[in-house]
Amino acid sequence: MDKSSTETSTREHILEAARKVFIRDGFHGARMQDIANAAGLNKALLHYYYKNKETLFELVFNDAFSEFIPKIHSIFMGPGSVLEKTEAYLEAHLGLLIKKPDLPMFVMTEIHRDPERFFANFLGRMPGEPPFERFLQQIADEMRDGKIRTMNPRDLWINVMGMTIFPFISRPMLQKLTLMNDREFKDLMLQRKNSILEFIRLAILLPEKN
Amino acid sequence: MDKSSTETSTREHILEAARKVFIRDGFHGARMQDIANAAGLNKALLHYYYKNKETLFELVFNDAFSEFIPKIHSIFMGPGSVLEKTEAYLEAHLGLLIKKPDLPMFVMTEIHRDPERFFANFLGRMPGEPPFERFLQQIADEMRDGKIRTMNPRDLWINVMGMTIFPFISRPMLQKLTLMNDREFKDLMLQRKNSILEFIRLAILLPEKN
DNA sequence: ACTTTTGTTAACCAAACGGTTAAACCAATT
DNA sequence: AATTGGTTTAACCGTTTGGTTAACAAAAGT
Repeated sequence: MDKSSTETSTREHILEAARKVFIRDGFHGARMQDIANAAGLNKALLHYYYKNKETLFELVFNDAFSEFIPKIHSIFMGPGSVLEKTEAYLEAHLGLLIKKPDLPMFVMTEIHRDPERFFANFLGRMPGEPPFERFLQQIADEMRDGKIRTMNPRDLWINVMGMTIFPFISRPMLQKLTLMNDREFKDLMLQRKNSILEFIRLAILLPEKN
Repeated sequence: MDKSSTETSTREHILEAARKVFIRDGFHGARMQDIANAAGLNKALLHYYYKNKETLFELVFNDAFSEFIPKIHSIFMGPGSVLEKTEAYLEAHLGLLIKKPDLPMFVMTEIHRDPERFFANFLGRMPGEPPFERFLQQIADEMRDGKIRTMNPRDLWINVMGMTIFPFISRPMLQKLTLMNDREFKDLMLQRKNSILEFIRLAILLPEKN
């Protein structure tokens, strides 16, 4: 194994270990020693490859959005009706969350700790207009045109996100309350894609005028 | 001011300061010195009145449920249809959350950190059967009787909680995304009680058979 | 072969942290 | 006014934490 490959390998091992520990314990709960242990490496190596705890954290935090942001952007900036986009969002986001169920808690915790970082890293860098504004406008348009029931577009959007994301944030509570194991939780989430979509459809579609 | 009243006063000042700091920063982020500063008292007094950081935290954590639990219990164990109980829940919980918007993030963070504490403090002590099981059964019954649309009762319940609680957990993100200030957020939440109820009603009530 | 560069480690360091102590303070009792 | 006992404080202590250092190991270059 030559040098550059050991380098990248060790680098990545550290980043992976950091990801695991930061996502599990949060920035304040995470310990550099724990990350070193998780990687099976000496603690000094963390500082050899990365400046300090904050930079390591920042990489993990930004990575948490890397899969999500482009997907979301293409869905909402692309073509399709509100209901079609909602379905695509559910498919994409729920699929991602089932793969990485503890991402939302991590993200919310860290945005809560420092909202400015979130703003600086994602909203400042976003191409053009505020990301969801266009979609909210589309919702308003479809309401005006009688395609969907009239309500506050923001409310609709919060409902969709809440139903999608909340179970993952409250997972420990939910599993304790209903004595659900990880397998049962995953199954419940898998069937929710259709369940949520049907729920929304009924709540926003107007009865057909025959 | 006599002695016993200074005692309780100082005790409570400390607890209030601890509440503020723990809810803002979480257990791991909170510093005993910050609590002392917030109370305008010497740090040693925290240990004079309370054993250590953990006991102080535990009081704050348990208090976070003290208003919520009895309300919820009386609503769901009392009489009324699923829709009526849902309305009462929305009224009670949303009202509480508007008063204390940062409670959910605190509670979720700390349950995530130590799910066993939540289990030990609230589920172990609960009177009789698992708290939400009875309500889930009632939902199933009403579905069987054709009063509401058939779906997974757990899904319905997660949807209700998600729509209610999620905006408070994601508040910093939401406010950054939509450039909402605290006043606008509160107004949005105030109108959501009716909005969510209507949303649910449409999603679960069967069309009247005339 | 040997020199240089890169990777890895154990030992160490200063700051921050939760918690303790011993002395000072102060209101009530005598 | 002297004593008492709960209250408050500044100074201190041991441990943990993020981060550094100096020596060592292992490749890479010559």
